[in-house]
Amino acid sequence: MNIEKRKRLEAAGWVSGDAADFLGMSPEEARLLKIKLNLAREIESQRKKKGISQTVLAAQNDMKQPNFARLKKNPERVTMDVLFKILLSLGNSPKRIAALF
Amino acid sequence: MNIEKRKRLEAAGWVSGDAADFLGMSPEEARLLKIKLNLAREIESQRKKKGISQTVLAAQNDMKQPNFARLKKNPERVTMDVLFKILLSLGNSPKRIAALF
DNA sequence: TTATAATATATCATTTTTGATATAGACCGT
DNA sequence: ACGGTCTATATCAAAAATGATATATTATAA
Repeated sequence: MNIEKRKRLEAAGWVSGDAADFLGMSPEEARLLKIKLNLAREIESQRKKKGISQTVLAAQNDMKQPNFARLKKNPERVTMDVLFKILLSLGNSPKRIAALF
Repeated sequence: MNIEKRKRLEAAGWVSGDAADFLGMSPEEARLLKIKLNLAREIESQRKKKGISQTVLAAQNDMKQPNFARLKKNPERVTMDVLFKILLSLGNSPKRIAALF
């Protein structure tokens, strides 16, 4: 999302995660955000299922734990690229990932 | 792709688009790149089919033509996010996009 | 051929994402 | 309560993506 737009929304009491996230977004952007949320949730779900820590999964993807944690809280500020890469590293096929759309 | 890595490769005679693109990339990164290539090709294909110019399609996505042209030549330097958004704007459903993986 | 539109390439500024670090809080087991 | 691990949050630096502009090349129609 555009940073200026976000700042305006935040000044108006907007909080990341609200339904108001979608204010000012194009339908395409809103759709993309929903998908990102799905992917991020799936990553956490699979990680827990496997019983590995954020630290370990992050390391497997050349990331540090705090940066990994970020995609859980703020998936809208993460590119699909990293979500995709992490899901692949968890063993998901592109088809399986596509099913999350 | 990492910019330093690319610089090293280019210094060694590497050219964007080569099979050598994959040198030094993780399997996940290579897979992601292939998918991006598919998406970029599909965008151009659909654009031509519709008979609209790069300038117009770019404008519909709040882009300028030269930046649009970039994703055709260097999809590895474009996030999935923009490829995705453009495909949505062309009327593709997420499922349809997923089928390109 | 010339004019016009379309596409490609190059470059630099700007914005955004990502990396890195420090640190706080939560949640155990002992 | 203490020590350890895991997770969350904040912040700043670094890297990368994107925006914007100028201009070159190519294609096409008159």
